[in-house]
Amino acid sequence: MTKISNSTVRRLSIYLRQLEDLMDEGVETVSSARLSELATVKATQLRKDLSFFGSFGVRGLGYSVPKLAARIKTILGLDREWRAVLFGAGSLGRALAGYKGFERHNIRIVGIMDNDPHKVGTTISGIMVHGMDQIGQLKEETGAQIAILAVPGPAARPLSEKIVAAGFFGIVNFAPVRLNLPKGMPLYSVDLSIAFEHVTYKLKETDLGDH
Amino acid sequence: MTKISNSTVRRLSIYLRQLEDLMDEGVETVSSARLSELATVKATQLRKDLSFFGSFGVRGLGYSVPKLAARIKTILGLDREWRAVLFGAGSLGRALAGYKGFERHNIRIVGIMDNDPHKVGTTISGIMVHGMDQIGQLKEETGAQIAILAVPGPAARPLSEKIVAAGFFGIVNFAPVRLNLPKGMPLYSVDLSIAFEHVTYKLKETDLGDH
DNA sequence: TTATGTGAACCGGTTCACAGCT
DNA sequence: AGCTGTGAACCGGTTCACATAA
Repeated sequence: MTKISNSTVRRLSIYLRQLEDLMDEGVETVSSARLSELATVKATQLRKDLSFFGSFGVRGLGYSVPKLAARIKTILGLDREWRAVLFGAGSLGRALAGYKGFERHNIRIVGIMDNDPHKVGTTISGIMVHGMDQIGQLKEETGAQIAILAVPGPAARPLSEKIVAAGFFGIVNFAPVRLNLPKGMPLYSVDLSIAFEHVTYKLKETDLGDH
Repeated sequence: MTKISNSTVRRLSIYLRQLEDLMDEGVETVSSARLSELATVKATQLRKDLSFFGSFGVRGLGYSVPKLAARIKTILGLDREWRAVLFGAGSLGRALAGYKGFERHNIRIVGIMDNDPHKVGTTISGIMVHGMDQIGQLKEETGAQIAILAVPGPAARPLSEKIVAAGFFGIVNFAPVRLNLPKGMPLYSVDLSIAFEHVTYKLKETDLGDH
């Protein structure tokens, strides 16, 4: 199989969400033209993306909405259950603990870890909070594969090393830090600075907001 | 000035953060080799990115850390104050209201809007919560340019239209929805599904996490 | 000698044009 | 006839090679 670009993977997520919206509306079939419009990409882009994984459509007709959704779920690995540990029980951690999307992604949060002794032993959104020193044990007991980092910036880098040592396979990072993981280890960083600075740059560039 | 790619803007944010870390450490000068290493990009990439905006370095020596940081701040529009309204006082909205980075970005949250009458009139992180019907008035009174969307998916699209109508210039969107804004209007979407599905895809691809 | 700045070459992702099914 | 699937062309972003300056 040829190498799939990150852009293609990102768009698959977008297609999947649009397909699920269409399913909610009871739509059975969709053309690449329509689906690409919903995803705000070109129709050829959508077909090319799918072509890397097979041919899921019917020429002259389009794609079966539920079937294509199921195929993309499988491609993205959402057809199996994942277990994740959430690091950090601050305001962001608490927000993530209540995130409804985990169910859709088949991700189960098996534990939350925090340094604050006052939080250890409590539950957040029904999930137990453990002390950071329990990392190895929790990993062993639950077989969690994914670490979600929602700790303050300075804590993130040292913690990421412990996470690697504990045997986690991938990290979703919300801390404003550049992580150096072993080559090939799956990492996705959600960076609020990039988000806000993107918008302030564009606003400045277009001379909007000058009042 | 030639068109700057989104990738370049994104990397400028990354360079800026590394420069600020270096300033905290008291480092005065940095080479493109060292800074690019911290940013995990190629040194030529860094120099090319900067070259679009001018020449800020000294040949044979490197870059002045505080001066380059100041230049990038100016480029990204962080040298002026921005005002933003936060939409949605759920768990994500509350987490964002307490986000420390706004100060660094010179972004001031001038108000929070929510539909829940129980929340209206209260304050979150010292910021007043208003009813959604106050959108036009709040925009007028504060001159806010940026809207931050932290509402549930189904509410996001109709709300985005009201935001456009009210005269906001840019949106940072946290709702899991594809927004259709007027062409050219600055938008950045933070999409948790893409983040988690990126990692599950990579884990599945590399056959890690098979236990 | 060291490190920046940049035109040119390169490469990979996007788009086109059209063949291939139904 | 209609819409998918895909090799080829295209284009823009990345990397290279090296001129330039301290």
